[in-house]
Amino acid sequence: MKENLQQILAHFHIELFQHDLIQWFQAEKRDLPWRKEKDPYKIWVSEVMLQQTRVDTVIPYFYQFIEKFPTLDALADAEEEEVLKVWEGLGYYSRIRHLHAAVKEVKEKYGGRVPASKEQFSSLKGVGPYTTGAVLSIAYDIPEPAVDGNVMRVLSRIFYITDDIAKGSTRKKFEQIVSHIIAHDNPSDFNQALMELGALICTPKNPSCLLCPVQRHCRAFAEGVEKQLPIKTKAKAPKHVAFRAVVLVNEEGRILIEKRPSSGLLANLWQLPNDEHAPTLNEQEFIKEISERYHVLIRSMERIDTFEHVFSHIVWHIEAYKAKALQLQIDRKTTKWVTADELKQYAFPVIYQKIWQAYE
DNA sequence: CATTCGTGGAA
DNA sequence: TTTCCAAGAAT
Repeated sequence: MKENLQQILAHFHIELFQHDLIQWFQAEKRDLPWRKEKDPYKIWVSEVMLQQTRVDTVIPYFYQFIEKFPTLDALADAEEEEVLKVWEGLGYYSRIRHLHAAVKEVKEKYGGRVPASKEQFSSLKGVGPYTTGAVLSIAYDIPEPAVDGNVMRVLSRIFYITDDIAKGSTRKKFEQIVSHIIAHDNPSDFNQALMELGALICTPKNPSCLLCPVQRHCRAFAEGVEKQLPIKTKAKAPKHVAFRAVVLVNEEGRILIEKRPSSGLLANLWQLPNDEHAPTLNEQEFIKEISERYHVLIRSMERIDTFEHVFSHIVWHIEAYKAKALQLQIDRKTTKWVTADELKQYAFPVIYQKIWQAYE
């Protein structure tokens, strides 16, 4: 914990480690779609998608996204509604809202070219310490550390570091280490190799140390403590919230949808009418709440199913209903009556997709 | 520094 | 089934 960089790196063979690591990476790296070319825009998109998201999940989204927005300018010129729809189901939606804003700024201020300056790139929305290092090193071969969860796990074991990687301050320690051991002649492969090693060999639970290309550099393996690292405190238990939602159908067979607020959970996505902000005790109160909030006259209502949806920090328990209603007011700013076909062009959270499917 | 932000897959 | 988590950033 208190040991300094000199002590951590004592007896560590930097050049040999770089060689072993990069040699392995070049031979064993996965053939991923964002590794086909060095377009800074595509590298950037992939890095944003990969934040807290598995490679297998990202791959189809990446293809779909690049097909729809092949260039930075194409994304900058797109409507947010269209951009959100392509991101639908991927989660952490502030990522795409920030990326969209950042790309617009790059188009305006830098002529559409992703800045290779650490100062300029890291100042863009949604671009933090990791993404800065990842894009600058992979796309521009600039020797900046790109410290993610993989890198902290791998280096915790290599150097037998027992700091809690759940704490924000710990990342800086690893960035210092990487700054001193990064291969200046190939920072792109070096950074990617650390992450690839974490994904394929130096895994969280049962690391494949016998197959590890840098086993001879690893202090944790030498001490037989690789499974006890890294140190990471548990996340607190999520809070449970229960409410109701309803598929409201008017006389024309149109369905009522509502745009969520521009900040907070699932920002700017669409949803079905619900009492999330004023949970009701019984069905009568629910009918009253929905009638007043959405300006409709409920003619009949019936529960169709119950759902549970788990977020990182919240668990939603939703009772889903279907109802026939008289439309007492035309569309407002945040609500629309749409046909089942039109519904498909709006971005919905997964939980509301499930409810819609249950209704159909 | 702690909390808020999704989702689906693996152990 | 439960737990943990996956190439983090903003607040």
